[in-house]
Amino acid sequence: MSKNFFDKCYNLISKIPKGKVTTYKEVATALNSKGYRAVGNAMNKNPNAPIVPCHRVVASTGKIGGYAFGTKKKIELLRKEGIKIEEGRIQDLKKYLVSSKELKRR
DNA sequence: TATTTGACCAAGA
DNA sequence: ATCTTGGCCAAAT
Repeated sequence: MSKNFFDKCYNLISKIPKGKVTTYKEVATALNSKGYRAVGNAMNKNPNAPIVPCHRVVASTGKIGGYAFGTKKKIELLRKEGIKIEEGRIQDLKKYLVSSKELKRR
């Protein structure tokens, strides 16, 4: 069960389907919080590497954000899932975005 | 207990 | 279209 902030983040992120993404902000919002940065911290500190698809969490500006194993690797993974990225930026973020509402339900 | 540190975000002197 | 700035929150120091 998830009781702390970090675990809640991991739970939500696990729901993101392949080929879609969400943002640090949406995750925070889904937790009724404004702790966007704290979400990033959760990813960085305890990536739960292969278990949680933390590469599907990007910045709300469309930029990729960081990744424990390197941003380049993150981009590759996203591309592999069919997401278009150019100049380190997601082309049509809206199209792939999973909203906080969608994260909340279930 | 207080301060520092981020895989952030929105607005714009 | 970029860069800077001030504000956000939870964990770690």
